[in-house]
Amino acid sequence: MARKYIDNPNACSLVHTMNIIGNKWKPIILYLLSNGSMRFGMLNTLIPTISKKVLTNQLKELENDGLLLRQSFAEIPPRVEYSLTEKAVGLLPVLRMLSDWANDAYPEMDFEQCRIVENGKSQLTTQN
Amino acid sequence: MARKYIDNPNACSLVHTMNIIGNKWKPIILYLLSNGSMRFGMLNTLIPTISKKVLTNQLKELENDGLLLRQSFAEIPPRVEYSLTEKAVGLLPVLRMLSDWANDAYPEMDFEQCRIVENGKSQLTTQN
DNA sequence: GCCATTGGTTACTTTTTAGTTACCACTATT
DNA sequence: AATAGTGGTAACTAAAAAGTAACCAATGGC
Repeated sequence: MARKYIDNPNACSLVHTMNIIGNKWKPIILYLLSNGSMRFGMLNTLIPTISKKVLTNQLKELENDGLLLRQSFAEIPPRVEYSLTEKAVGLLPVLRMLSDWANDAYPEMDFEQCRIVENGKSQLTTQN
Repeated sequence: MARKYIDNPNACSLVHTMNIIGNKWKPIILYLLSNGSMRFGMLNTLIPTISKKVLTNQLKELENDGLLLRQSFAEIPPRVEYSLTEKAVGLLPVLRMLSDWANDAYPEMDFEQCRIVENGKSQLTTQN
């Protein structure tokens, strides 16, 4: 009788973390906010290949998971600022390690610039 | 004239790491192999909700990215053992941090058992 | 001679995720 | 009076990922 679940606590919390941040855009959103709050439009400029719809969506999910604070100002034109919560700040050293690991494990690669392309992968622009 | 790429080295290596391990199954596969090599069937037993097709696929991608070593033995029935490469071993502390973060950030949750369900999210079995 | 076993593959369908385009509200500027 | 600027939303389409079921090859055991 096969089990239908994973019964390892470390594996489960790992799975949980990946459910929250383990996709194409979220780590980079968190990383970009690590130096302070930022407006929606600025995020969209710094991640030029994301669509507004998807950016909105990712920001909403991060907010729901308690990683982002959204502040909307009653101005015209509207201004909305996103910033990291304490939870998210606790994740920054881990994001740093993830990025360090890539530099370490793939020393032949040049990570100066990259393009996040359609199929969910990224392209280093120096590889063109 | 908007840029069409991300020109931050830390962001790019982060994106690269997430391209390699940032999905539903890969971190858990790596975690399960952290104590030594394991056969295909055992992985499939320990991750009961993954399909053979997807498991095969994930293992292939991890092998291509240099994280797994695949050893096939000429026996009948066939035996194939998967183990971590040095690259992947370097990732283990990071995986540990990712799992620690979840325990820390969501102390109210019980990560004893979980089920990875259809829509890409996980369910804690104690929440049923 | 038939069945079980392992580690897949193939073809097909379903689900999920992402992209596109058009639109809105409100004000300031030209 | 038209236009630009911001932070979205809605409806629709396309693409990617995942699931399902059937099949295979070779040997050992019954």
